[in-house]
Formats: sequence, structure tokens, C-alpha cells
Amino acid sequence: MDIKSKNLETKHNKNNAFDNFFKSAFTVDNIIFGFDEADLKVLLIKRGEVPYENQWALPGNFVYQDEDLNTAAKRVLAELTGVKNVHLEQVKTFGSVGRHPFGRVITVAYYSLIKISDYHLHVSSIAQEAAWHSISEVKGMPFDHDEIFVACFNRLKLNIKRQPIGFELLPPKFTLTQLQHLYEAILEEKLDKRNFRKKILSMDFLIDLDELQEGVAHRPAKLFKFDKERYRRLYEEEGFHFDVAPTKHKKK
Amino acid sequence: MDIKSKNLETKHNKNNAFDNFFKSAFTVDNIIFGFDEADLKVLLIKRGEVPYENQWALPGNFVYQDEDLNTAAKRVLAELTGVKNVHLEQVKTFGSVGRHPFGRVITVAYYSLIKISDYHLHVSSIAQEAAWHSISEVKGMPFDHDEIFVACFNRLKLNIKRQPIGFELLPPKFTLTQLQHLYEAILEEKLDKRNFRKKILSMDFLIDLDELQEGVAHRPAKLFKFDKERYRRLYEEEGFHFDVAPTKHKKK
DNA sequence: TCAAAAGTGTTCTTATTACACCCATGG
DNA sequence: CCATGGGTGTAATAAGAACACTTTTGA
Repeated sequence: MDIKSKNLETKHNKNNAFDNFFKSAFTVDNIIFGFDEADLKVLLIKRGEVPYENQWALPGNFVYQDEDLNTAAKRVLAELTGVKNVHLEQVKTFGSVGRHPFGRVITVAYYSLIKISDYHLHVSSIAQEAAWHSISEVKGMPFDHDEIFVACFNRLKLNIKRQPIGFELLPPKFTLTQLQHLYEAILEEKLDKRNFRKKILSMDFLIDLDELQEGVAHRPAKLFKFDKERYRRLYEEEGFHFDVAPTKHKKK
Repeated sequence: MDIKSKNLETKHNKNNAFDNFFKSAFTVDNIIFGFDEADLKVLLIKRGEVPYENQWALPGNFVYQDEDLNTAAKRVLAELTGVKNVHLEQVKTFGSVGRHPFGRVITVAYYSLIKISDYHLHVSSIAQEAAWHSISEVKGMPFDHDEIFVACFNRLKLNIKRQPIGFELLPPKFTLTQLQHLYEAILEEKLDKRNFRKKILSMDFLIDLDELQEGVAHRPAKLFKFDKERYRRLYEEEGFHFDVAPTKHKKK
């Protein structure tokens, strides 16, 4: 992403009445989710810049003057992880007056879903250091990052039941148990195994690869992959609904 | 809302490296929904300012340097309609590079729900003129306002099934048919009368006022009001779900 | 007495829930 | 042969969908 210094300033300088308003900055912050067999994780950085240098925080960056919001979010992600073509969703914008010590900075929060195996740390200008943190440990971040994290996690919980995004977090081949654990990690509740399988298979977007797990000290599980086309069609045409009973608990 | 000229600029001027980024403006735009017996409406303004002076557009305004985003959205609403304490939801932020001819302007879109009867036009600095438009007529607005409208309307469709917001659009006393028409207008489909009533009454947040409509040329309908407390509890405790069959159409 | 909208139940179908045992593998 | 997780079905209950006629009022 190269930064051309466009003539935006000269354009708005024609309209002096508005100049007072062109004094804000805005940023994107990115909650990068990954799933590691059993745990839902978030990629945090150790900040390489003031303010809050050296603290663990959400990866984010200023949005350049000639850069769209989504582009900026993708850039942050790519610089940090080297991963492109990622599922990205804008969640909410945070703009409290006092949220940034340097002035008025509004931030647009995104979440993204990546396969943890695709990730290879690209230490960049954004960060001195980056690391995956379990979602339970994500607390005490600077700015309003805790609040941003909660908003994004809640959005993910909502979306996982309605959108074809589960596979973004899994390797291309996975077992039904892995998929169930992913849902459990996101929804933060245990699900009933038989009901989960019945429902997910009835939806008809999983392809049985006729392959088995290898090297596990128990009966090997079958491997599946997502049929993205079907998954997408299901979502677009009829509004996909995923809901199964938690284990041993009356719903409602 | 008075505008103090805080010392934000001097604060960030200490950090010259960032100064390049403090050149953006941001605004809020507000999709104000109202419901008028049969039709869902949106309050548009005839712009009193450049750019696009005299065109119908979404009401919005720059966010002041010392004003939170929600506060700005409420201010726009209050200046335009005189209505306060309104249901307001942030939907999405739009920030394409070229969306505003005066420079980089990011806008945070909100929707709000008001009782159309509470509204008395306060022509303000924001608008020369304001008027309710049926949602079907809302097209051809300047900037990216069409896109913003669609995003907000879609969000409303989603929320009406999950959140206790229906009553925000109705007068304090209403009939079941009015309520059904509201749902139909938002969801853009006809619903089955008996199923609608069965479901909505079983949820137990409507209070039968033992009053009847007057002066109608047909059997008068009973009047109900919302029990806001119950409605809210229902939502918070168990995640309220509203879904009824459209008339004469197989679902799925 | 007519037009207009209010009000009201039942049956059928589909989806959700609860629940427990045998199987295949590696160590 | 044991520990570990994989894999499977059925019955009971609840929710959703389809559907048509009688009632009350004002004009």
C-alpha cells in the first residue's frame, strides 16, 4: 500500500467554514481470532510506539489519508501476519473524546478470522512483538481496547450462528470434533455431540473426504472439508441458522 | 451542546510524527425511522449547506472536537426533531476516500426510532426543510447515503426480531393490528394474523388496557401497551426471538 | 344491511432436546 | 488390555405453519 499525498487538503481549504473539523485522526483496530485445537485465541502486539509503548494491545494503525477503511484493516493484518484474503468484518466505531492521549482519535474496530497455521509472524513497524493470547487472558489493555475486544467477541458469537465463517478458523481438513470445539470455544458453552453432528451434517455443506486422522492414540476420526459454495448459498438463500442444545441443560 | 475549544491540538502537537494524521473530519448520519399507521418512513432533510445544497439527504452533522459520537447523533436528532431520549443504534462507519468532496470525511451511521406523533419539525441550522419519506422512495441521495440507508434498514430488520424496540415506533396505546403492520412494514412481508397474535401475546409483555378504539367504522380493536420492564427482561435473560409465518408461503 | 376490520382454535408438520453404549487405535 | 476419543439412533416434546368463519361497529 503506497501512500500518495493527495490534494485533499487543498480541496477542503476552499471551504474555510469547515476547516475546524479537519483536525481528527482515525485508526483501525483489528481483533484477529485464531483457533488452536481447543482454544480460541486473539493476536495481540506489544506496542512499539508511544503511547503505551511495550504494553500488550490490539493491533491497529492510523488510516492513511487516501486509504479506505477496509483497506487499512487488511493492511494491518497483512503487515502483522502475512495473511491476505481474510474474512474481515467491521464491528463498531469507538470515539470517546478522551480515548487517546494525543488528541481526537476515532477507531473503527474490525474482527478477522485466520487459520492459525497460516500465520507466520512478520514483525513490522506496528509491533515489537506479537503473540496469541487465550480469550480468557485478554484483559487490562490500554486505551479502550478491552471494550473493543468485548464488542468484537460478542459480534463473533452472534455471527457464528448465522454466517458461513466457521471454516475460516480451521485447517482445510478437519474433524467434526474440531468443528464442535470451535463452536464451543466461541459460544462458550458445551454442546451435545450427537445433536451437533446431526445438525451440521444435515446442512449439507460438509464433504466427507474419506480420509482418516493419523497418529492419534484412539480411533481415528474422519476428515471433512467445507463446500464453500454450498455454505455460501445456504446463507444467502435462506439465512442459515445454527442452534444446538448445550449438554445437559434445559434451554430457555 | 456547547462547544468548548479544548486544547486537543496543542496536546497532539507535542508528537509531530503523528500530525499528518490529524487532518480528517468525521460526521454522524442518522436514519430516523417513524411509523405512520401503515408505512415505515424515514426523515430526510433538504440540505441547507454545501455540498449538495437543496438536495434531499440523510440528516447528519460534523462531530465536534469535544463531543462523543453518540452525543453527536443525539444532538442531530434533537436539533431536527426536538425529540430526546430516543432509541439509537450505531450501525456502521463509512469512510471511502472519495465519499465527500471537501476532503477526508468519515461518517458513523446511526438509526433511531421515534414516535411520529412526538415529532414537531424544528427547522435548524442542519436543514432548510425536513420531511418524512416512505422507505420505498428513499433513493438517489447524495454522498453514499443510499448505501448507508440500506445498511441501517437491514440492521433494523435484523434487530426487530431480537430486540425490544418495536414500541419505540408506536404510540403508547396501540392495537395488535398496528403492531402487526409495523412488523410487516419493517420485514417487508405479510404475516399470518392468528400466528402473529398467538406468538406476540404468549410472550407476555403486552398489557391489555381494557379500552377500545373509538370512531372507527368497524368493530373496534382492543388497545394494548408494552410492559417495558418485562420486554427488557425477556430480551436480557433469554434472548427474545420473534418469528412468525408469513401469510400463505412456505418458509424455507 | 353492507363494508370493513377484529377476533378466535385446531391440526399437521418439523425441529429440538435428552440420553448411553460400542468401536478403533496407539501405547 | 487399557485409555482415549470416535461414532451412532430413537423417543418425547415443543415450536412453527396452514387455514376460514363469526363478531362488532359506523355509515
